[in-house]
Amino acid sequence: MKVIIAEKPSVAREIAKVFGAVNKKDGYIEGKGYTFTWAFGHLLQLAAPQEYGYYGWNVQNLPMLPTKFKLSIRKVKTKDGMVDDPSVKKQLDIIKALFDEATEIIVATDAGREGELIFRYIYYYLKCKKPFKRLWISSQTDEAIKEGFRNLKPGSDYDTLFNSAHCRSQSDWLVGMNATQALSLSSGNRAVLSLGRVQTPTLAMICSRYLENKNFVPQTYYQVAIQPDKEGQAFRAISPENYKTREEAQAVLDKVEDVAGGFPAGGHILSVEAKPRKEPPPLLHDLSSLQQEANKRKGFTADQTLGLLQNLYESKLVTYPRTGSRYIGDDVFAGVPVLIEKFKDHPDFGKQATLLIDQKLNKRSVNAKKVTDHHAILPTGEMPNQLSKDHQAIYDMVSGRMLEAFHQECIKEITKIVVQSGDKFTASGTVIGSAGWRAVFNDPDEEKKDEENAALPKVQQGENLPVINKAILEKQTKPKPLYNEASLLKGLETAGKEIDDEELRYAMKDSGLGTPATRASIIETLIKRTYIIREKKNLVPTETGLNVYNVVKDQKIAQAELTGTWEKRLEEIRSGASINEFQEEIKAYTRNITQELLKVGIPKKVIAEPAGN
DNA sequence: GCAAGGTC
Repeated sequence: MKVIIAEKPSVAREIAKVFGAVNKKDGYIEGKGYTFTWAFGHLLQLAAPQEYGYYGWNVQNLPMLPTKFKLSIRKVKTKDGMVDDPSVKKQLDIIKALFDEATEIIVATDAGREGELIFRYIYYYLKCKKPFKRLWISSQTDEAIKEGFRNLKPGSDYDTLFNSAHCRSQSDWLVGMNATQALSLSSGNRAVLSLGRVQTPTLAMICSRYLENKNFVPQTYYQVAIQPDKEGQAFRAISPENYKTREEAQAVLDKVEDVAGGFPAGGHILSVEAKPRKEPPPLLHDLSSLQQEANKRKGFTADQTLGLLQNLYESKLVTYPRTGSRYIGDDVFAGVPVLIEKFKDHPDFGKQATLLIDQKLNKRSVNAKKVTDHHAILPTGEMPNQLSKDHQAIYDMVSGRMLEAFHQECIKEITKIVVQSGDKFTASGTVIGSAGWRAVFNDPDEEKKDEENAALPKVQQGENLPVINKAILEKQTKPKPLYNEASLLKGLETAGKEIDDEELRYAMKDSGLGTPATRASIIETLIKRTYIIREKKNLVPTETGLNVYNVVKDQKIAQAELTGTWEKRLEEIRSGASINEFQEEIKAYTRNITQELLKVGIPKKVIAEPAGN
């Protein structure tokens, strides 16, 4: 009997379907001489410190450097503390029984570092010795699965990938556990002050933005606006310069030849320029972009959106949610017309879906090379009934985005009019010529600046118009806004893009900080520690958060670069470099940061209070 | 009591 193990039930079901296996059992599917089983993500984790004999939180234990790491069953929190997750224990027992029967194992966990780790941890924990082969596919269509099975790889081909994954895991444990205990202990052990490779740079981003925003000194500047009128249709034109003083602006204002000043037609049209601009449709959603949109449209937190999306996925209404790709391959694209057709009677999108059926679809989101372990989020074509309001909102964002992504470009006409009245003034306006993809949601165009006119009257060069109004506008420079969940998610994705070191920047280019699957929980962790709070839509540090930031802000652990350095080394390990050197460096760093943090500490008040304004 | 990673 051959046993196929997938990372999650949905993938095991897909593969079983391709084989025509239909015999559903508790925790696996059987048929055609194969057995298809699954994990639920990581079933095993590196064991907690006490399992190596480091009892309690104690300076004498630090740094904790286990000579050999142990694995333990994933835990859940109960009223009696942390216990083995019973559903995980049960599934592990099922896997063990199947592995015991197996002649060969086929590893079908996701094609990536963590997918490899998920399987290997199970395999080694169960002390399994059976031979295994690796299925390596990046698309789960029937054809891709069949092709993958014709091309199974020797399991040992991925030993170095496992090494890099295990190093990642151990390094996070060593640095995180030790730094957390060290800072908590040196601060009086009154609260858990956690630190980690991802959470601490994230906290640092929030704090430094908060301080920058709070300490920002606004500068006042002045502009002059005039209002020419074309046969009853007035529009606004602005001085192209910003003036530092009111006097400078006043001088410009005084020269304006307005009606009140005795000029019946003192606005001379110097030029009119109209340029079309094509705006391509947005890409399909990945988890992060959907979380950002749901935060902007509905105020959902990243965690809420992930939860709602997971429910939709479990109801088979949308494809796999924790994806980091905004593209689909040609195989999935082939099914898109059928998918679009399903929305032709939709109350909001029906008209656009019907329109799209007869159109050539835009292929901007189709690129197999940019599909990583999972493709972009799509509706499955399964039609929902009776969704809750929030589920419906998320479902509509997924399906609406699909219609947008395959729609035509939006064509805008951008008009610029230069008017002379004393000095020169410019008026600009944007008119949508052909809505294209923008017809799906019909949202107001967020790019538009507040000085812009929606539509400008038709005027000709050489015309002289009455200027019916003029004014000095007093404005202030604005600081960068505080982070909210949407902008923070974006910031985490792009973290590392400004690193000076080219190699580190390259190592982080596809990852940023955290992963799509973990970013929501990183934000929740910072809130749980009372490092940050939600204030309206913003994420604002507390006193505790700022204290922690002040202690660590110049340490490596607070920099996104740390992830870059690790990623670079982990990639070298994947391509065959020795793990010993990296492990020794991590241990040295762990000793170092532990010692530093034991020295400093946060003297008083660790109970959170919202930071003052 | 603690990391980051994955998922029901």
